[in-house]
Amino acid sequence: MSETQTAPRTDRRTAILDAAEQQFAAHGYDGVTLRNIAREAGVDLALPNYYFGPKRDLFDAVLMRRAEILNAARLQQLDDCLRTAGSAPKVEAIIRAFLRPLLTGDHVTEQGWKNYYALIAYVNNSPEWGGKLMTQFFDPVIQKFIDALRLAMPEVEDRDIYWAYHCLSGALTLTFAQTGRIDTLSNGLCKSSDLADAYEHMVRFTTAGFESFRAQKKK
Amino acid sequence: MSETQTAPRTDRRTAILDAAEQQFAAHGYDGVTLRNIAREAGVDLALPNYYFGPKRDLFDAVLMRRAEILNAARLQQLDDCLRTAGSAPKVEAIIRAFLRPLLTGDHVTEQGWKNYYALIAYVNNSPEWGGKLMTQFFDPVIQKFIDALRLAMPEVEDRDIYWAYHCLSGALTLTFAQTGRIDTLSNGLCKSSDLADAYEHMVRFTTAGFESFRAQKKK
DNA sequence: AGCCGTATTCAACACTTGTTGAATTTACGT
DNA sequence: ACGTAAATTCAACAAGTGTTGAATACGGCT
Repeated sequence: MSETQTAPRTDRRTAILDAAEQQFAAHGYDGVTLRNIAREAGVDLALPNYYFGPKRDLFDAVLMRRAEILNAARLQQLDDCLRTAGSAPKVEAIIRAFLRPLLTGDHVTEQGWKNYYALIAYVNNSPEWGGKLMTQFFDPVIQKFIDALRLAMPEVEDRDIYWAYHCLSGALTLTFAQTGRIDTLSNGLCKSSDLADAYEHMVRFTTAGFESFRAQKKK
Repeated sequence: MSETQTAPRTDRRTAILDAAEQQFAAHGYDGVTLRNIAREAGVDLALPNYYFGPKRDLFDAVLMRRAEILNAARLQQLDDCLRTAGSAPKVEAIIRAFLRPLLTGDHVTEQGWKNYYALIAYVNNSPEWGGKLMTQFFDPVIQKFIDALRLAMPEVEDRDIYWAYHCLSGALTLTFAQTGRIDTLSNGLCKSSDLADAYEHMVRFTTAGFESFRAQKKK
């Protein structure tokens, strides 16, 4: 009763972005048609093309919109963490700075952000775009986190740090995907929609994972 | 010079499965056309439908083909692990039984298996099928691994075990995706195609992650 | 009011999609 | 060699695809 009319008539542009975000997240790039997006956004078929050009450019626009917000929030958290910790930051603090802007706070309850996260999961696991797009949008920030981790555990080899980050990134990506798989697997004990719960468990799990590389190399 | 003729004329059926596997893994379900698959398999457009019925059934057939092989290998490893360890299995041994059949051995060098893994990554992160398909194909086996983990760390709550498995599954999924992201991120130090290397790092990381839940609940 | 640039609609284009039924070829037991 | 069922090809269908140019409506300016 409020959905159809709440976006009165102004800013069809963001209505298109929202609809595209939701559709792309749910069905992937090729699983979505422009007619689909237009219908969901309540606009004419030709309008997406008018604003964003071809379909592929619309997809990029959706990705870019929130990427900058996330990057800024993450950098802010990392700066705070490094400033208070000086030259010896704790691994757990860095991981929290990495995950907190994504999984805690008011915005995670908004459906738009959940859609965006699912879209990120889709992109990150797609061999077609996973490499290029994620690198393009997020790697500069991630490199700073890697640097911080190196500072936190200087005795650990770079290779181990990168593989550990790989594990962290995978766990985060699956959390984003929101497939509801852990719900059925755990018989309802865990809810994939409960990002705060996921946050606490991921912090604990991945912190221990990183720390484990402090010991000597091979068994 | 050998590709076009090596599959002489017999078993067009598996040629179609192979081509579909590779194409679906590379571009997703909707990103692939039957004409694409037929051309890649070197068969007529109508043949996939003749053998497998509609497109969706072909997709399921591709998924099913290797799922049973993996499930059998995993159960075998888990049985060995539990038999030698008696009633007190070690977490690391269980995780190795979980990952070894996937990431080590001769078959991982075959392109067919790599394609299948990428396809699994695609399915597992797709909100559309992630829940249902993975549950259908792999959950019975995974439940047995969860049981073994419960046996290995009886003082840990079920919720923590499921979330930890979630992290393990995410790391594995990203490994399967083979996006080459860790390659560029690490400047070539790590290779996403080196599954043996990924195996060792994942075992260490996730074992520590599971063990971390042995301590008291909250900080 | 009248004008003009922007926003929006409409209709249609050329092309690709999955699927199918009829026609043709192949393989094989008799 | 013949006949039969399976395997394979061919051609075509109806439906849906992204994109676009012309036509219309809108909103703010003098």
